[in-house]
Amino acid sequence: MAHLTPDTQERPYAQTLSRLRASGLRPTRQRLALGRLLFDGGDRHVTAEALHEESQKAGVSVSLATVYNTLHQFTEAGLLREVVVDSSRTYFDTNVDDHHHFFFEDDGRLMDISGEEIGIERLPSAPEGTDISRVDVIVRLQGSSQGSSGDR
Amino acid sequence: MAHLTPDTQERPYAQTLSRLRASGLRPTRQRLALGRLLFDGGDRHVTAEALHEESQKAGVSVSLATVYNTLHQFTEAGLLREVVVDSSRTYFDTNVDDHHHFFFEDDGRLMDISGEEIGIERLPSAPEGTDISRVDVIVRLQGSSQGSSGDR
DNA sequence: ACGCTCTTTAGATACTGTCTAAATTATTGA
DNA sequence: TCAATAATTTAGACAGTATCTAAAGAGCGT
Repeated sequence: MAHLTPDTQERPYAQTLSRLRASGLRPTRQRLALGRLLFDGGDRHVTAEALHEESQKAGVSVSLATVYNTLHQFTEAGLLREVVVDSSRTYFDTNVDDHHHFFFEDDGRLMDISGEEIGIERLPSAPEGTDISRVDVIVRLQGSSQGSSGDR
Repeated sequence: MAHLTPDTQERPYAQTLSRLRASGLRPTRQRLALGRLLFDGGDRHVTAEALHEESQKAGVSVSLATVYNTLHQFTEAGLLREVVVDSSRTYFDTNVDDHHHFFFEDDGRLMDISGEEIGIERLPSAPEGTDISRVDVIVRLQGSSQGSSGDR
């Protein structure tokens, strides 16, 4: 996880910058800011609303439409992955490696399950004329806080 | 026609009726009609909108709000299962046994994968203080029409 | 049939996400 | 550097799914 290069500290946008270039996306103020929030500092699961709020709080003015556009462009470019676990919200995952998810139904949080931690046996073959684009495993959890009473 | 049991032909609501009673839900005209559409004739995957349209076409007047209410009540009663595969629509599955799904991304169709057809190895244990409520496996498919080349 | 309670309903409301057209910004070539 | 071109951002309108409200209707035990 945390192997930040010195670059990340001195030129905070270097990482995002190169990713944008590689994807043919112009490095705009908005994309750089969102990219930094997303990619600096480990794996994250965000919703559009949450990222929008976060950017406001970070003092960067980005419209909600741009947050949606950017998330989709990043996904298209393979920088993000969409995770469908809740029919009312779309989550985007900065971890694009082969992996699965725990979903805390109580508070809507997601947690990665690495690809090695879980295995699928006897996967049926795709029906005639179709190809498997991805296999998602979602482990739904209940009772997120361990204790019954106190929170935190 | 098909191989409906005598019961189903002579007392078409018998099946739904007993399910409703068992769940403590009053057998109203609306619930009986929706139950019949859902449970007579094999496993189905429906959205609220689709079921609403279907009931209109069948000549039964049921409001959309009631369709939503009923689907949720049936789910609560264990008669249906919610399937989350698409962040914009909620699907309800009349098959409540342990099983998984193929999802045809092109046209939004679902197809069951029986519990035996697929297996999960090395399922990680639930994090402290949580319990696994369910494990969903979704096999996403592309290219639904059998032909290879011509689309549409 | 009476009365209590559950159920249904139309319409309002909420919310996530997309679209539009105009303004802004990045890039390219001279 | 500057203007021309093309990509990007934006506010606000719009669309779709789902929930809420409160008032009218229907089932059920007595």
